Amino acid sequence: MANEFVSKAVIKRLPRYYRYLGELMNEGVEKISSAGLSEKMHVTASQIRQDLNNFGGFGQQRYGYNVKNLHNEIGLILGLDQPKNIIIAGAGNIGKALSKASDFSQHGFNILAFFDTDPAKIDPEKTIPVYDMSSIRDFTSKNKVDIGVIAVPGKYAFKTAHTFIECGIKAIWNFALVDLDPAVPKDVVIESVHLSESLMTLSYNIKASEEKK
Amino acid sequence: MANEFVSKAVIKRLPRYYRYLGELMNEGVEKISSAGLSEKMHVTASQIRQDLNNFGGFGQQRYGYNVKNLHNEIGLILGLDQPKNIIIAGAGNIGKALSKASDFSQHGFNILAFFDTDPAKIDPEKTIPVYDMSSIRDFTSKNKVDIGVIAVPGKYAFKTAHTFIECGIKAIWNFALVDLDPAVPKDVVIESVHLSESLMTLSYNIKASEEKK
DNA sequence: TAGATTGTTAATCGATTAACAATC
DNA sequence: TAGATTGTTAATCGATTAACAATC
Repeated sequence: MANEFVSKAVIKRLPRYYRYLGELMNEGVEKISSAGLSEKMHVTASQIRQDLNNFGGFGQQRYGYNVKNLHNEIGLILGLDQPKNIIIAGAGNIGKALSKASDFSQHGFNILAFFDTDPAKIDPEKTIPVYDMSSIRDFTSKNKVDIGVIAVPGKYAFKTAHTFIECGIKAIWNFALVDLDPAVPKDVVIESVHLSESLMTLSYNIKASEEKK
Repeated sequence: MANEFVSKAVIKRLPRYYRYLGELMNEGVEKISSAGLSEKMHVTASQIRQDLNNFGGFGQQRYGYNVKNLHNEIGLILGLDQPKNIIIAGAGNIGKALSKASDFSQHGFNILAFFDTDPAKIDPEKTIPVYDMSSIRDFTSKNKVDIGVIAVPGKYAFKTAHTFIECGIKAIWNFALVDLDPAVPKDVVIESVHLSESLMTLSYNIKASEEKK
């Protein structure tokens, strides 16, 4: 690990490198050059080398990059070696969809429990138990929780975020259409998925594409 | 509408402007200056004026911007005045979650049907019917479909994309962890939501935040 | 060794911010 | 009218691409 601060643009590309290297690994490919990876990923070889060299020199002149080694190194950079415990606020459809996505658990993300306010949804006997929201403090005091997911309706998002923070949760994955960053202490990290905004971007591009004809 | 090509960075900010203006509208705010909006949104006033002026001069010196008018104009830019019909491939959890998100329908996005290959999931009698995947061509020939959603497991993503394209669908909202863009004709627009990558970015930031202490 | 390919510096490109003249 | 605030040009900043010396 070399540099102190790495630009957000670089960070957002790391999981994609990780994915392609994982695929190459599964195909039994042993080594790859930045030019080879460039062709596969449709980014410039220069960008790949620049990005990687934010974290260290993983390649070797003449040889290129060892696929398995680089995959592992990027995993370490992303912190995937440290399993993460997750709780989800909101046992609705989004929450359930997330809990069943197998690719999360494959990378060490373990969903421990749901929390909801709707008594009809509470069921501590499920594989992933659904507890009452009021028991979240008790739960977090007994279990190490790394990530809190906000999958509640928008109007409850801030309240949920504050509950998470009170419980000492330092990372929030937010699916509500609100901007939490300004409302949260500096040592709490937020990653938001704003589905409506993604859909609106698509809508814009539909129009732009039609006009181009 | 002024400029021909507007940068991707600007486009991605439009839905957020739209959202804040909608909120201001609901609060009964009549007008706002770029400085006022800047403070609310935590972006520079300069950026707001630059962004908006890609599409035209919506403001007025001395007065600022009329909230209702600007909200409407951005809606037009995003194409929200034209309702969009959507079908979802994959009646699993993600698909169901999307179908129940009320904020989509509020903005003119109508989900017409699901398509799935699992006989157990097929149910044409539901509010949003679930049809067999094989009937998709028939359906799209009888209904105008603007957006196809890929909510199937990753290994079926490309096949589904090609089916959509064969059916004349020009816009794909992709939730599978694959890169469709290079595999698709130029007149088909893709918007991808890569949840695993979002989660990995969060994981990186957790580590980075801990190291900063 | 010779040459392929990296790591890294330099050049370019694009996006953001600052400044200010235009104007309502 | 005077001055607040836009639209827009100019300056800065950052990210991407190109070039190339280092080296395995």
